[in-house]
Amino acid sequence: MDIENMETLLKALSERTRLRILALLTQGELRVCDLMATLNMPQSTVSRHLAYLKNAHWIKARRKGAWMYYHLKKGEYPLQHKLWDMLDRYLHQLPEVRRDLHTLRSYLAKQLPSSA
Amino acid sequence: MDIENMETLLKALSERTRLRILALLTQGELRVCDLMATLNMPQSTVSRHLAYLKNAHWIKARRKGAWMYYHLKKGEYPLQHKLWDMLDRYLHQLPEVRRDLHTLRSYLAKQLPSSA
DNA sequence: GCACTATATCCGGCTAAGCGGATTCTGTCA
DNA sequence: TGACAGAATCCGCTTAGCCGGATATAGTGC
Repeated sequence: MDIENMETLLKALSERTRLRILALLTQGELRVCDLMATLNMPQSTVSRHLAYLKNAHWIKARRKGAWMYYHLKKGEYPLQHKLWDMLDRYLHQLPEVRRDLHTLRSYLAKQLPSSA
Repeated sequence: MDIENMETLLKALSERTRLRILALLTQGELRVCDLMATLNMPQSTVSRHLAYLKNAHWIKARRKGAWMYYHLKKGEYPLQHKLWDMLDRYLHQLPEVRRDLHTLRSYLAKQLPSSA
């Protein structure tokens, strides 16, 4: 771990859309289209931020058919774990994040019947 | 505290020179010229980063004659305290930061005799 | 007031990074 | 194979942010 790694980790956290995405991913793995629906943002924007988070080692992707599922990645560095705790604890207190989580839940509720 | 405040706090931490400055300020209050000497950077660069950190509520300034002394500011938000702990714990493990602290100490040692 | 020091701010130039529509690529299913 | 869906990447555009020399401002001491 050097200062460059630390900078990379923190730069990824320094943008509000990425913070919102990370907060949503605490609920479990999600597809790009789930995030588009929840954040109400175009596909290119969502994919771009996901790529940024992936390059910064915050998330991982897994392909399932035509979908890509993204999920949080437990990092190698203790620092990353610490930052992670911080995120998990404080992000959920933010009103914007609470709203997003609510939106996600009702979106998922509408999705499930068809896949159940 | 909303997502904008959080973004502001984190953006300030997302640049390596600012991380180095914060690490140096854990040693106590420092003047712009002290930081210039330690970081070996031009005055405008150092002042600019200090202004950025001040606007993001990470540090405060106090004037003493012709000098400005900068020091860390304990923030209002619990999140900021948490981030602070993280910084204080992990920043000092980075080789670049250790080097800076060493440079600062020998610089201060040379300064003290004249002011003692 | 005048020189001098310390710091803040301005400036021009450059790069990073954000945006979202358009295009490309990958996989599905018939 | 062809039509389609999901996602990645490209593109042109715009803004934020970094840099460091130059200039402006604030305080010191004579």
